[in-house]
Amino acid sequence: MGFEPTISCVTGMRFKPAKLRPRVQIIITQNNLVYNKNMSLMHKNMNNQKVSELLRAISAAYEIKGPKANRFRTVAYDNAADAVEHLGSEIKDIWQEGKLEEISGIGESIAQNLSEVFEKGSSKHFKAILSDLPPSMFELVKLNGIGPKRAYQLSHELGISAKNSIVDLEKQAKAGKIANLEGFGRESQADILKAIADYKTRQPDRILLPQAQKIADEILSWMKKCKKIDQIKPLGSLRRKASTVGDIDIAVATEVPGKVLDHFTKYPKVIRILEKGKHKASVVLVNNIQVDLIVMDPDSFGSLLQHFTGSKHHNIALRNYAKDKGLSLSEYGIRTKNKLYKFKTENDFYKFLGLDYIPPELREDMGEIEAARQNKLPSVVKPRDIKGDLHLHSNFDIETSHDLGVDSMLHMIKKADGLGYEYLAFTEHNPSQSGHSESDIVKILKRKRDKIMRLNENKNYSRVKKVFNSLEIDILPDGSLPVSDKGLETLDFGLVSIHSSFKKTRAEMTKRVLRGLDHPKVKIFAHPTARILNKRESVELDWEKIFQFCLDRGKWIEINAAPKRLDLPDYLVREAVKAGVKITLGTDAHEVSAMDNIAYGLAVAARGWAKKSDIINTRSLKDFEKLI
DNA sequence: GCCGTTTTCGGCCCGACTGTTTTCAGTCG
Repeated sequence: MGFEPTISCVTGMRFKPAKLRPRVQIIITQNNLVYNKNMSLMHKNMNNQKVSELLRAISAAYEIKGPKANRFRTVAYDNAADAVEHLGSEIKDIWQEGKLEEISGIGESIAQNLSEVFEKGSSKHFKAILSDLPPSMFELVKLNGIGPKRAYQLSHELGISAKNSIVDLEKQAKAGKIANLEGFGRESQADILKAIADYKTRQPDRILLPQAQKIADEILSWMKKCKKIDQIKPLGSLRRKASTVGDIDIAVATEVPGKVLDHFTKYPKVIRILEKGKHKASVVLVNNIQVDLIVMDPDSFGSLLQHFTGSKHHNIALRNYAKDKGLSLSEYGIRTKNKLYKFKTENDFYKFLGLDYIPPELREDMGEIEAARQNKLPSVVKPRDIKGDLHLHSNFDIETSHDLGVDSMLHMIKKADGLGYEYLAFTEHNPSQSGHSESDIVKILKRKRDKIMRLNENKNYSRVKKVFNSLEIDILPDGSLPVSDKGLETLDFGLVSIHSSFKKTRAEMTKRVLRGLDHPKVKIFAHPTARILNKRESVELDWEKIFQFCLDRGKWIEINAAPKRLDLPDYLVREAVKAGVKITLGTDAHEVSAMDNIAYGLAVAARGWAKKSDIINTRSLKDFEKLI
């Protein structure tokens, strides 16, 4: 994919001119079955996941129809599906803005057809491609080990029904019907039954980083019992510190791969071995998490780290880049015409290609290869660069309707001291409006201010020099704040955030947030998308407007480091930083131990290409005080 | 079907594992 991507706001996509043209509506019929609205691959109200599924279906259709002629078309549709899956905003919104073709991987043809789907509920061209394929096959490809061709063959030859396709397939397998099909056998039939069992118990969500880390740590301590291991390292999206992780990837350097793989598949939490060869094995654990392990000769461990860390798109881009130089990359090393160069470290691998070392967090094919070539990669911000935590909840009873923290201010200050911070800010939720008059609220806030003043007077910590009196203030549905000017006057500065009415339109939500940010005491927009990973979608906002407002008015945007939030998300951090908007890091800790989560916030900052200078709380106390 | 500071035409990453095969196709990451 590309160099020098010009990423436009909101979506993380390259800029290309857009031309769109809608057409007509079609209803799909197949095997005497009419797709109803829920089952259809196409209807007017498609979300990103549905569009992605549709594009994969078209890809599969091309693969079946003419593998040779359509091989690259298949890849193109797959790439488009990937692109849609990883979009930061709803594709329907992008369509409404006429910007479909700005998405890298979506060109004139796909954009035109998607427009037709959004407008009419179907596309003539897509419909034609899908028309002679059994609908059930698009369900069957969701099974592990079943791709387009087998799915087609199964659906076609067994007459799998469009409704309950997988249940139907299971019946046929149990009846022994699959073993008789050409190209299948008893083993395949048994594998399909296992794949169906896996499918039924499959964890629907990707897991959060700390959970993935814990699972990986447990496997690592099991693997370390095997004495034949030189080095072992978790890779994949866990190493890239993506906000969620699908499966766990582990690399091992060893001289005796067989012994290591045997030990791995004997891990007590393994419930099923998906595959096991000479170089790698895949297993499913009791919690239905898949773990892939690859072994490699220690001399080539560097190239394995590179290969298995990914991302897929980074590797493809890197291999294309190398290909132009007459080189071929793989997990074994770098091949020229007549020689294989091996690498013990990733650093040497990238160096051989004429590139700076690319930190794992940046390996997403977002321009990092070209930046590495020009020595223009941002350097990753380290924990020791952070001088204070700007989002903390103590147990000081502020009579809020939201949750209080569980630990005392003093306890949290001591923790901050241990982390080497110079300052911190207590940002309990605002006192509730119900049951409190305006003057009650001011009284409570003064009580808190006095408490913090006393803490600042009686300092007996070695590093922390100042405690700031702040507050996390709800942005009410109309954009007003539940604290009066008099109340806000007690603060050093305020955070604002959304905790209700998440479903407003983009325009309404943007207006609401801008109003909430308007007050001069308000400095930070906290957990700005309000998403909770796996639980709640992001709110819709016009980020260009938000960023511009922040720039004009000297407001900052938070990266909330709580693992369930990681909000602002990485792709929006990238946009914010490009726009020149300053970022703050806060853990939103409600207990002392959660203050360590700052590391997750730093990962988001790195993935968003934020430099030290982009992050407000890398400033010394003196500089920070000037800013507020 | 998509894409481009070597290209608007001519390319499109690379390899492991499995089952059903007698040398490979399909699937996956």
